[in-house]
Amino acid sequence: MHPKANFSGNFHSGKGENGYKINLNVKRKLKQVISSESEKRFRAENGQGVKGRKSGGLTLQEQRENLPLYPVRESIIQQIRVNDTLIFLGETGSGKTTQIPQYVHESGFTRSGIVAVTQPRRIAAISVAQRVAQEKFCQVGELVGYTVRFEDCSSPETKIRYMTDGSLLREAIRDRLLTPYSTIILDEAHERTVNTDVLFGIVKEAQRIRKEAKKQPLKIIVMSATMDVDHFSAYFNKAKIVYLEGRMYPVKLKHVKRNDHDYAQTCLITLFDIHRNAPLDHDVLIFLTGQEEIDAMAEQVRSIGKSAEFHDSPLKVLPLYSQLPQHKQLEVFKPAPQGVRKVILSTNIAETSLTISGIKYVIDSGMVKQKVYNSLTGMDTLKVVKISQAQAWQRTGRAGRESEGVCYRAYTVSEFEKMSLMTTPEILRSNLATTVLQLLALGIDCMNFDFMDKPSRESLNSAIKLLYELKAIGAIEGAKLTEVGRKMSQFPLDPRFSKILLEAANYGCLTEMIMIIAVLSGENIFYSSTDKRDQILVAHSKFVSKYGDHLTILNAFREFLSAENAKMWCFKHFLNYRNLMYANEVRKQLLEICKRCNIDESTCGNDYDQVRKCLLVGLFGNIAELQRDQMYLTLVGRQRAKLHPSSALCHKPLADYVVYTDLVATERAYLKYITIVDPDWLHELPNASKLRRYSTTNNFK
DNA sequence: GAGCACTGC
Repeated sequence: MHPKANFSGNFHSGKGENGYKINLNVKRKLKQVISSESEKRFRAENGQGVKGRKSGGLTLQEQRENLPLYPVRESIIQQIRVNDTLIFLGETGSGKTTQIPQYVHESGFTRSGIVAVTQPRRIAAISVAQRVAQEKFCQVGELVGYTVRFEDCSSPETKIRYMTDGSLLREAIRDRLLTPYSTIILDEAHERTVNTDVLFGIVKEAQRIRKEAKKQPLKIIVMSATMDVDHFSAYFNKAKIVYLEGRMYPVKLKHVKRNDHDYAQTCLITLFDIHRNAPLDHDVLIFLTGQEEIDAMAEQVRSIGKSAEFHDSPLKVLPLYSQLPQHKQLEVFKPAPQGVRKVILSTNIAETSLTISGIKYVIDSGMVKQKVYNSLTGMDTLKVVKISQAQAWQRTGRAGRESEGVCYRAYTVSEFEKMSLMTTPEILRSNLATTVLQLLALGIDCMNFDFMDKPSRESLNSAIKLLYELKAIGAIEGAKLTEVGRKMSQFPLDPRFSKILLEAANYGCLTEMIMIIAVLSGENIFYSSTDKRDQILVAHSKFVSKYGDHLTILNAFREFLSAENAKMWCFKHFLNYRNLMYANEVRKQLLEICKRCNIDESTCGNDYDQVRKCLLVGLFGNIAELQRDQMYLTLVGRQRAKLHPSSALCHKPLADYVVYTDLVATERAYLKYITIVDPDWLHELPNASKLRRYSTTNNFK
């Protein structure tokens, strides 16, 4: 049970097994809440930074002193001093992310090394670093800095370094003892990203080895916002838990009385109940599951909102999901005009990544779209499932950031109680090929790795098997990295792609493969929208290759790189400029790593067969065969699937054999990013005999 | 004829 069943203002958690509670008697309200996190983040992302030293008449120092942490500062520093490992349970608004690292610094620990603070998201690492630099009256990159992919804003002076968890993990692969660091703070640990989960084991091991070797000790601090801290404590040898009070306003909870199994309908009815009764300057945030659902409901809300009943109470309806163009996302941060209610329909992007100010009401559908990987079929399934109780509290909290609020839950109390306590950690529902390779690069056998939650044997085995087939390891048992494997681990890619780059020189097409893989690493470069569908189709048809999506991507990316005015060019061709720019960053990074690995640059010009053959070097396990009923069958996982509607080859005569990049199931199974392959090539693949056995047609015998 | 939640190196 969540300890805050009554959800009043002062988050107190009760004591854990090794509990230690810092009491706060001081209760002051912030006169001015610093402009919302997300807004700051967006500004930071746009390179504007956070300006001015004052906020609402409070100096930075006054703001610091107003944080709930401040009065117990000495006591916290004392705890940091005496414990090698410490777990902070800090509720929203406690200021732990900005303050604890400063306390570590102020108590002298940075004399012997840097304090690293990891974040799951780069935008958080950057914006928090900017904030703390201000508090320290320094420029970012001096005393306080950050390190994220493509951007290292730190210097030899830097003592407090914010970084993404993935960034620190990369560094650990080069230096498993994390020598430059005196303290590692793993923030937002409750999110349990794959990277944080791996880091748990790495820092624990580094601490042990450094202690045994009588080297500079490593201090570990885990910061979490949810209640499973006992799990963390147990993992870190019964580390002490310190509870930090947050600053939240009371949120009233309302559950539905009966379950009618149509959460969307319930949300809609609730919204208009609120709309009838609440003052118009109270904004509403509704949590739904995906783009399609959100767009559909937005339409409904708009149309009901236009009815006579609501003539005098206008609504501003704003969808919010990650695929939405940036400028439309920014709309949600603008205050609605006087006398207009803002209604935001969001995916769980508003749960953690973005914070919207002024939300008075939250309507929680209780559902989320979640990805689960099946290692037997090699398929990702994207399914709408019930949220966890922890997620429910996170959503509820979004109503109480600046004033008292109300959370309407489209599920009953007993349904809530049936929800799992915590969200399943990502590592238990992901493809582990990359993780296992990273561990091997650290000299760790994944079967014996000290996971906080150990993935299934099947999941680990299938990752090991893939690495063996890619020749990254020499044997299945007692897996050891080969030279190829060591090189593969250098790349920030799925091992199948790393392998392709390592072999591309043999096919004379490194330039082309890097471009294709760079685009696949990012988000979709082709803009899509239903209203200009035909126009877009024509614009994109220019790039379409008869061989499929990989070469279509290549055509588009090549032209992008040679365009005079890239931004205009993208606009004209309905391509996503931001995603192409990102792909170009990745391309440059991959080129750099290839150089380090002594892979010679080469280009095949328009000899596209070389590219198509080279794809198979990594994706030989992803062959699908056309069946009589015009469905594809994946040969290794034996999964029936269709081409994804976004494919360049949709609505064209289907080829007998294709190589696919992803197999994803939503309502049905789809092959994404495919290229036609010549059946003759299949005989030369490392798993040819297996493929032949699985084939059900006579095209490949 | 029908679509991908969210991150990150």
